[in-house]
Amino acid sequence: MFQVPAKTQYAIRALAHLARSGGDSAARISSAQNISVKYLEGILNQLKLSGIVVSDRGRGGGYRLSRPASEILMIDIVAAMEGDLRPVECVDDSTVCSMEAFCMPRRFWLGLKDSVEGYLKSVNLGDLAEEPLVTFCGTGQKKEHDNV
Amino acid sequence: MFQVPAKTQYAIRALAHLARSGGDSAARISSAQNISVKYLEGILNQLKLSGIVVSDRGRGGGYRLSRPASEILMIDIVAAMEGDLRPVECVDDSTVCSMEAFCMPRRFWLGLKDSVEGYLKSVNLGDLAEEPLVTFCGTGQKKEHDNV
DNA sequence: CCATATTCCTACTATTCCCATAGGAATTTA
DNA sequence: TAAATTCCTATGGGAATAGTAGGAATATGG
Repeated sequence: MFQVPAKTQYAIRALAHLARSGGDSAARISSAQNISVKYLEGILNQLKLSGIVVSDRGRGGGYRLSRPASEILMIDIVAAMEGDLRPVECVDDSTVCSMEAFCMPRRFWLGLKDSVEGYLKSVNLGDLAEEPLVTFCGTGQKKEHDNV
Repeated sequence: MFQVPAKTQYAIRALAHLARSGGDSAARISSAQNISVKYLEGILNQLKLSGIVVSDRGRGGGYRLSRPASEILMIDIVAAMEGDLRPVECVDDSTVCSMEAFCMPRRFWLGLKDSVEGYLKSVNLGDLAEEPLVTFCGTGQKKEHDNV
């Protein structure tokens, strides 16, 4: 389990960029962060639907955070990109299995979920964005893009 | 991130079965746990290569745990099936990125990794196997198999 | 010694998910 | 009205996942 998808990593970098710049267009985020423009557009749109960013269309438009970076928890970002954390189906759908309460595997997975959620709630975007260095590190990118 | 693959869930169920039965053949584990026989064979072989189970070939053979269930940590099982935990590339390969020490995203992912590893080290197979009910729950299985 | 039960090995396939790419429509502003 | 921008939909290649299939190698019990 548990490779973080490129999409989520891009989202975090794009949001850190917005936190530091105060707002920017997809094209400029793309070239600053070395992420394919078209792919990034979809990511930003997804973040918008989740209420994490707001956008202005047309010339001079772009994206901004919808609230202070310190109020955006890392778990909000992960949830926006990937939906709720669910290591196995039955953790949030008890109808999958009739044994709910007494099922030890389920309790085990539930504990794992709690552990991860706890961590992701303990860090916010401001923590990441205030650092002097927010690099390309940790993207899983294999090659350079043209960002055209 | 972080759906647990069926393979890992099967491995855990198979091992819990072995812990409770004291040893069994792939065919019997398969029918008891409702896992496709041929697929299970591959899983058990992988667990053998990692030293978690031992096997006896030929008639009357089968698989057994290589050590007491209480000495098999859940992280051993996960590592056997999926390799080391690595949410993003750079967490264990600092050459991916030149910023290592000061890269905030990297520190963030590293913290997540520690959190998950800590949990997986805190639970052992005995904890799961000693429970009265170890069911099919949490497999992501969509349909029944024939287990022929 | 031989039928049978078992692990072990290799190759194949179907499906799903991931990571984009592509083209253009809609919108806003200078 | 041209340019910059978001927004929408469709397509495709590659990798991983989940499983199938067939049979070789090995050991045991009768």
